Amino acid sequence: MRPTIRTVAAKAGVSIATVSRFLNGSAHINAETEAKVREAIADLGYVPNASARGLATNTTQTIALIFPKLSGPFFAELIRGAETEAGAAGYHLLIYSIAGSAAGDDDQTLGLLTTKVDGLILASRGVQQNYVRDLQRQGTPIVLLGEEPGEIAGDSIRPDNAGGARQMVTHLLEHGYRRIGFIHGPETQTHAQERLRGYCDALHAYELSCVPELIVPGAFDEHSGYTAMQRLLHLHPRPEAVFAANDQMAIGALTAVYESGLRVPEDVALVGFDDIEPARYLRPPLTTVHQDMTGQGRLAVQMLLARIQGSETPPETRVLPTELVIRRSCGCNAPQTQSIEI
Amino acid sequence: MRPTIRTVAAKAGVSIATVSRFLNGSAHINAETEAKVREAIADLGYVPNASARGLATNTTQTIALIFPKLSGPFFAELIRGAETEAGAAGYHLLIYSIAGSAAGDDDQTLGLLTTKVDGLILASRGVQQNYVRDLQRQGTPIVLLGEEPGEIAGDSIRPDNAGGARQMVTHLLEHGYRRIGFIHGPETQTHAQERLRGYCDALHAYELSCVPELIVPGAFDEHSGYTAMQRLLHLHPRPEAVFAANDQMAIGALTAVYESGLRVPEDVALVGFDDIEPARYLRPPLTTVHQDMTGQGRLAVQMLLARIQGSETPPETRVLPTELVIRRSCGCNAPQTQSIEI
DNA sequence: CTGAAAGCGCTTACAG
DNA sequence: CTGAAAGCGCTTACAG
Repeated sequence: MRPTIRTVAAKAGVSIATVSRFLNGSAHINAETEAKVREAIADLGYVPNASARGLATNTTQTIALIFPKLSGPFFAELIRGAETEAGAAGYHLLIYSIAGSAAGDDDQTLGLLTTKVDGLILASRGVQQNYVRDLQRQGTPIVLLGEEPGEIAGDSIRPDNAGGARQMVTHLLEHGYRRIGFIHGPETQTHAQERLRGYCDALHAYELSCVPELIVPGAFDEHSGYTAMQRLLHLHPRPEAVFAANDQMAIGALTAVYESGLRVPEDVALVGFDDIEPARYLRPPLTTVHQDMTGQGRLAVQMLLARIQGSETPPETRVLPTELVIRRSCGCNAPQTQSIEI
Repeated sequence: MRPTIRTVAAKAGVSIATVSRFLNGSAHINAETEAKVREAIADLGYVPNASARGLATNTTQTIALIFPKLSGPFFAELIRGAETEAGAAGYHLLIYSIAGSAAGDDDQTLGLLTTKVDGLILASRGVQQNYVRDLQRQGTPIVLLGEEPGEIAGDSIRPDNAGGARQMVTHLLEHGYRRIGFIHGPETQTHAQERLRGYCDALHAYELSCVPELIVPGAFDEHSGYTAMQRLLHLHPRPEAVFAANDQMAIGALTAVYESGLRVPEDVALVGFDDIEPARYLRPPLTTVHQDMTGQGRLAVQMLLARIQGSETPPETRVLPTELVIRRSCGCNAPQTQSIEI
């Protein structure tokens, strides 16, 4: 049997209130009694029961990270960042992935989950809006990751999609490319929209216009990047450079270029967005826009904890800067070797 | 205020015991009363409090996955597998990463964590052995992932390292290579040891011996693979093929080959182990041994849940098969294009 | 089939 | 500085 606070109190010859105070440092304790309590705890290997504590304090010291089931491997970084930050604050991290479309079953376990946590980081839109509103009304803090707040009034975090895209396209323009294709993401996703906007903004700044012919749809996956690139390569004249709205599509696009017998970047430059792990291993290594997922995870936890600790400032949305990562697929002469961490 | 079981009972005009029975399906309820309860719950948007339930039942419906802080991105797959399987069984997943070496601080939050879960999957050796034994004595089920049970008598899961390595080296031998180098992992890691064993076994089966000159140490990271390969390339005669004990080292090794002006596989074949995501994007795409991390995560959860549900069969260690993934770095003429999911 | 009541292991006013 | 006691929201024998 696990020892309880009563076992400890008995062994130390004090009341359970004293043990509790020692545990929480919630009141001064006579040095002698403290020593006895400390010893009893150590002897028994006592660990307080989280459920009992949770029930008494209406607090769990854990937060949840909800993400879509089909999220790319770079959610790993998000998790890592969140876990690190939560751990540092003495919180635990519960993760939960939801199917997205057909809620239903999810909804129930998700409901149960929310009573296990003090707050949620929502990195998925798969959650029913009204459900989220319910939670908020009940006072559960929520921060949205990579999504517009929309109807939900709450803190949110997203990368600077438009800014990153603008920077990328400006870089291509500086290379001298003028006919630049864009492989778009799903129209419904804010990320995709914003990246398209950045693309157009950059062109406009050069007094170029954003022509529909050069903008082809994609679905943020490898295969759609492949077919999109095939379409672009059939244009006359061919684009000098192509900007894929994410790296996965850029990978597919790269294959399409090779299969057509052309070379990157000599015949077409090709760049992406996200800086997923494989990007640097491609041939040529992919020039792309880095998003700091770990940083997003950490920041989300920080913002959430502030709310949990009672912050009442108005909802805030933080836009995290992105970073241009120049490799070789844009035509730059970046270091040839695959990078080695020394 | 969140509704409690009392609110529901009052609204439905029944006792809290009846509501509880409805919630748990633990007894037959008159159809009429059931309808009233169901309605009250829906109206109020009632969700049972996990802490209270946990305290009453000494159960949490959540399990923990503990992994090393510095784990590669392929722990993402492990998490994914575990989450899927846990979710399907109505369990939640708590994740926790530990620094490994200097326990201390970790130990405390880890202790608290264990009272939040019904069982643990340990994918890290960073946890103090005696601590784990304590948990086991107290009846907390544990399954070890990727580690030998050692002193801890418990279920465990690991990939067939020796078998996978043997298969890989046999493949190289079938190519006709006879002088095959091995880049070893850290001596202390079972995985590394077993892969070395597989390498030697395969050679022995061809009546070749496992010569120390051809076995160079590495640390499972890119840089050590790089330097190890440099050493191997300076041997006379040069190895015809090199087997790196993991893909990360193979990536470093590949760079070393390029820098020396040689080609893979024409001048040296090069293969790895793990099949991490970048492997297929390398030039040439890396032949390697695939480990099913998702499968390991799922199986771990299955085994753990069986224990939680009271299974008392003797501790079992399951060895998961690996799979040879032939790409081009071994000299095979696998499909040239980067693979596309259609 | 249903209810009253005890109990799970904590925390925290309330007294002293 | 310390203790006795109430209460957090559930579950589950025990009666009926």
